[in-house]
Amino acid sequence: MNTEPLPKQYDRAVAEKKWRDIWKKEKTFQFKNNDNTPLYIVDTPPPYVSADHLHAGHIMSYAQAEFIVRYKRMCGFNVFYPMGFDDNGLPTERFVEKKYKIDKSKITRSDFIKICLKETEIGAQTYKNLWDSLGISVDWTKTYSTIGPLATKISQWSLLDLYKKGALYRSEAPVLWCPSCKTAIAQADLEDVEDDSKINHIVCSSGSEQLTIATSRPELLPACVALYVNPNDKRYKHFIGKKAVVPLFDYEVPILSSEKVDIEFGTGLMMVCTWGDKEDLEKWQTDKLATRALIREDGRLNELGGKYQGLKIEEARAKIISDLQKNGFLIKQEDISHTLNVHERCGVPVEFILSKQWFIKIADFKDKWLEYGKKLNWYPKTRQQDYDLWVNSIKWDWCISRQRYYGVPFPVWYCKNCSEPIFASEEMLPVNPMEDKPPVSSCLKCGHKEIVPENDVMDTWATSSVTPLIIRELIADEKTKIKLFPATLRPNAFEIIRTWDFYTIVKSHYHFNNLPFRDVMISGHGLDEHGRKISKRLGNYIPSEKLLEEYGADAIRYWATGATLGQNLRFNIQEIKKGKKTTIKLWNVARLILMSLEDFKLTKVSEDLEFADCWIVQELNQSLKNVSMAFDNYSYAKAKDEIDQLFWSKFTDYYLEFIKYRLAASDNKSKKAARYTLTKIFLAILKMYAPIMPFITEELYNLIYKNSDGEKSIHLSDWPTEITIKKDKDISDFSQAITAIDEIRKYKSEKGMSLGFELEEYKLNTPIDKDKYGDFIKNATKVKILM
RNA sequence: GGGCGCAUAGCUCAGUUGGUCAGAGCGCACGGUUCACAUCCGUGAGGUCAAAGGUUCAAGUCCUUUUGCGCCCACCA
Repeated sequence: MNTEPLPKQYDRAVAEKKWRDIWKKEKTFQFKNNDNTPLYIVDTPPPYVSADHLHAGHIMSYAQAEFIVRYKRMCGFNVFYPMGFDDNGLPTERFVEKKYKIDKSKITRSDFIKICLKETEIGAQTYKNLWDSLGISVDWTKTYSTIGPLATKISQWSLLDLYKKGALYRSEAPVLWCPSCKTAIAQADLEDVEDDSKINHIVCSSGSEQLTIATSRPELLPACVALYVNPNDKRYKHFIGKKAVVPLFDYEVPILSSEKVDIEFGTGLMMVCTWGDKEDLEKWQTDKLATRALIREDGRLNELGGKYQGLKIEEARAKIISDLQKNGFLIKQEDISHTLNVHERCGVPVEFILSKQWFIKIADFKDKWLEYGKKLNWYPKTRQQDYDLWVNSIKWDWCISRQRYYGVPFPVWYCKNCSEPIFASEEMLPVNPMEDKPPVSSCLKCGHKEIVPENDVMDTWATSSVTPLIIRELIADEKTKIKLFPATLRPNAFEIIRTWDFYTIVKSHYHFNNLPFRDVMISGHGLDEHGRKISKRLGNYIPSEKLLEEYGADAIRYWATGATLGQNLRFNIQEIKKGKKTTIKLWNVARLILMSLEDFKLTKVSEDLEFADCWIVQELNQSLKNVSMAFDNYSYAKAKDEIDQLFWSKFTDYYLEFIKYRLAASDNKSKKAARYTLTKIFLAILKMYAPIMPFITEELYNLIYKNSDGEKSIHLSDWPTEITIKKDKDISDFSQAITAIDEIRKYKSEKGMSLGFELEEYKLNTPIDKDKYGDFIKNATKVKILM
């Protein structure tokens, strides 16, 4: 045991840098293949590298999973903690387009991909630097990129396997389409947005009579294929089966009936188009309506739009309204507020467009998905509802093809003649059909020789949904690899339950009939101090580098520990300061300990413990139990509270004050027992704080305990166990002694005396066993005579 | 419109199965400390636990209703 005195101040910046370097050099957190140790596998969310403004929220979300990782490592698990970077897909493309002001029609596909790759490298490095500063104990020799060859290979294999199993199909159908990103998207990519709009009342004629339709989307008039009325609506009953003329466009559409038309809504007359919304789609399918597809892939009107052809949706709307008005068709406008489905990546309202896409079957197996959801361990339990709610609201199969550039290519070619898909063989993966040769020279179905590649790329989630498979491929050893699936823990924020978690479950089901992970730990978001979302636009955040520089990793991690599972956490500078104070306090306790140790040697003897010693041991044992239980349930916030209480209130405020007189005494049994207890308890406290504040605890462990505890890193040392003591001392009434000490402290405080002031005599009101605790109380409070 | 969550001291939040739960930290006031403490310690003030009703011997803690906030879903004619 080291007993060199410590410098007066803890140099946080130096210590954190030192330990980062040592951990790196010593490969402290590197995964070791080991047959005997139980595994703990973390399937960490690969961050989108397209974030150039890292803040407390980013720190929080990754620190939270890391508390658990460090705890599990100390508990003896062989922790597998790789890190990925999600660098493919739409988010990255949009980021690059925006940053470099790129018009994708004026750049080649390969040039664009080059810029994306370059940008993702920068982004990955930014994240890596942050995680490194934070002390995220990832095994940096085990990383992957979702655009890299490994992820590409696994994602492509996944599709081949799904196709074999009949879960993947290609079909031409109306799909959700983002006119801004110019690609098909999936239902999970939708977001709701409140929108103020107008309902336009438009007259049209049916024979000699006039009808009024109400629509918020008059630009879809040239796509109108039918009008619907409720069969019970007396006003319109006689129109059923007749025809109406579409104003401005002068063509006839049938008037049909449907119970689903709300008599009260609008004018009670519904205009059905190709395809304005889900209702249109449904009517089109069930009633086999004509098709008048109007919206082009770029969100402009096609030739059906007549003189409005080529206009953007909003432009066409304005122009058509104005023309309706001019011609006397528009009789009224009403303000309405409704929710629009927009694409979550760009906020642009989505359209339905007829298109040929690849789909994974999900809509018909809701029961299956719900069953898996039930089998998962959700932390917190209540977040399972988010999952269930999503599954129940699924309407369509998962569209996984994207008409974009920067993503994993489909391992598919087509026969130019009969469109038969030709899949790559497994040995060919990873494959890029746009560059690589197809596995056959002619179509197996029709014998045609012209084979063309698939140009689409996969939905970014098509790759993310196989991360549990990707991470196990990072290990070469076959025997170990097989044990790395399913993962133990999937930590992620609640908004990607319906995407990342759900899709991963779907894939895992099709591939292995198994859950992809055992536990899901759901975190919330970091908010600003007022509870608002942190955003670049609002500028309501301190950049992460600045935070780290000013307060240090331990202090910020301390704040992040405060989040309740599944709940958002407000930024709170006071908590960060409290964290910093905790590191300083730990440092000072270490100084006190080392000052009083001199040539003391830690022994295993514990028979001479006194009442106060037994008391703090008992408190420690109780806290230890609570802390372990909290960590086991992923309740790091509760764990932190518990350790704080033990350390600040019980250990420093009471115990250290209780034993100062014994430490100052000349060498004797009592001093030895105090030193023994002091060092034992402090070691346990350091270890309990270690998952939360890895730097200060590592520093002090190495300064004091390295030789006696026997590990080169506290993070590789064992989680503390209960301290056993001989049961010859009954301390069940020790709280009375504490009450008595409180009473004397209060007396001194009220009299304006210092707590160290020596009182000649004091008349105690608290009833205590004077024979038992009298001497202790007198010594601990500096009272000569206790009455 | 449907579902879920939240509402506890000035601020940020803890409060397992109903009975020392009315708490912590920060902030504030007063005092003391500088031989562990870029401080720290002690003491203190502050809340009818959103509102109303109910169940119970007993309710922040269970039930009903109301209000406010947040999230998700639906309606988009």
